[in-house]
Amino acid sequence: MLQDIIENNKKYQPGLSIDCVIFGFHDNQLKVLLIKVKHSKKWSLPGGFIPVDQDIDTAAATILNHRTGVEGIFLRQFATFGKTKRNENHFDKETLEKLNIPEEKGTWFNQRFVTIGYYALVDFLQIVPDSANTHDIVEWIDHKEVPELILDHKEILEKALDCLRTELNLMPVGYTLLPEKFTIPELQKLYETILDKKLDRRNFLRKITNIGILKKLDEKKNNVAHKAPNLYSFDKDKYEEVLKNGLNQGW
Amino acid sequence: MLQDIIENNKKYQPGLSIDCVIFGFHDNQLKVLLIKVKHSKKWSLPGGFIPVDQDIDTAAATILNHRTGVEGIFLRQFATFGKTKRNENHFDKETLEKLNIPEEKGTWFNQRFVTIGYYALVDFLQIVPDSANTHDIVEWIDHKEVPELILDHKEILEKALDCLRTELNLMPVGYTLLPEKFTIPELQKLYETILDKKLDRRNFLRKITNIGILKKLDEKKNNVAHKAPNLYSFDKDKYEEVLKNGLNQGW
DNA sequence: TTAATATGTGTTATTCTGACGCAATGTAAT
DNA sequence: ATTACATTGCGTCAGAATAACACATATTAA
Repeated sequence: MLQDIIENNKKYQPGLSIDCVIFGFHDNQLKVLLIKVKHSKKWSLPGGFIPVDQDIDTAAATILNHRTGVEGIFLRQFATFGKTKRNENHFDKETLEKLNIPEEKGTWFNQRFVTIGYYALVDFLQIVPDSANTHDIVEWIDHKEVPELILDHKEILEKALDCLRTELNLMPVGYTLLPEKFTIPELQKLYETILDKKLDRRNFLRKITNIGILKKLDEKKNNVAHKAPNLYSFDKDKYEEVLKNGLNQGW
Repeated sequence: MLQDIIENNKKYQPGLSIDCVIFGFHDNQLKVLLIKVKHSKKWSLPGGFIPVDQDIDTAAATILNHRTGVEGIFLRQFATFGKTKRNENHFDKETLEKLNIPEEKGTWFNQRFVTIGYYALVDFLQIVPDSANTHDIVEWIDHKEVPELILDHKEILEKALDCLRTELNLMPVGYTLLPEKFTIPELQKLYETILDKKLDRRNFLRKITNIGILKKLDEKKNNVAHKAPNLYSFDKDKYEEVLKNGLNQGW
């Protein structure tokens, strides 16, 4: 990819990039898929550039697919970042040398990049970080333990989480984050983790079932400590309908 | 501006622009500030390009200020648009000739442009469309009577309105759209116009006053038909507080 | 067998919402 | 002047939604 860009500047939209905040849920933790590029000490959000002949939404889906292997996943553009100094000194002389980028080609990287942020909600278990494939280290990291990131990626991540929290009040969330069959307590943990606050079990159950997007299965989760909780799945039709119409009208 | 870009490509971020949806409220109508460029039959959203040494938010504020003369106004980035063909054929050979742009310079305009959408809420009465100043025709147009627009500007406008409607449920709106003193019925009309639906007078009053952002003034509106309504103003401190914390928690 | 933990279901008081009644104020028509 | 009409201000009431909490059940660990 990098090599392609160095050799074929013209194929990519100049000064513009995409960064993806890929959320997963596992072990009651909200995880973020981060990568560490060769020669870099800091982690970063998976991102990429935009072919001039590709819609930006398509480019984002491509990047997501490239990193996770999944397709057709929930992906949402949430904000665009363009502070003048956001990528200043990122590709300095030393870095360019390390990466074997000739200096005259390096100017392409040294312009100010505006980056479009997308966040994705994926099923943790379906994604196996495949470091070998991309020559980068790819890892799921608990969002509470995200280390220092390059550039303004921490700010981008925070903003994504912020948007996700807001969206939680406007639409149902979980379909793409949980496995097909799940329990109400699991769903509640997801909500609690995203919102970073405790919710009342009984009130949560009532509210979430009232939305009408859940199907109670005639099946209990097994191999669990304590009382076996019932399994549920999403009623996809109803789910899509609510996604379209929103949850609370407000006015 | 156009001349500056033609001569100094390098000063501007290539392939990237900003478009502003400027909302105002007057005569019980939600108005949008539109412009018509010389040589164009279609109207368009006021927009501009991004100096490489300017934050995108700053660039948006500059564009807004350039068109309206106002500063420090509510301005929010809401989405970024980047379909491949969105500005295809916009600066075709004929147009370039009309605008006196040499063909080799015209290539700058013919790349795919990604545009960042901002919407602004301004006090209608404070803005006098000044066509003379910009050589373009600038006009307030009722959002229900917006004619055909260039490129995907209609889509951008729709999306802005959509976001505004959603935001209405998350935060108070009106501070920058109404004059300092206003009546509850006026505020209600604003809400009804944005949402495009009727609200119950009495329930609206209860709900809006419960938010705690209004100050009832010891003054009535005069020169009105029928019973004179009371005047209110926003309690700016409380307003800002609610803006920060949001309206409905939901969960 | 008992303690501890987590799930499933129900209750109650309070608040919020939607739908509507009615008196007060001011304009316009007769 | 009197009446009809439109608009505002304030209030009521039933039903829905919400927050806080009680109790029974299932399962494991001591």
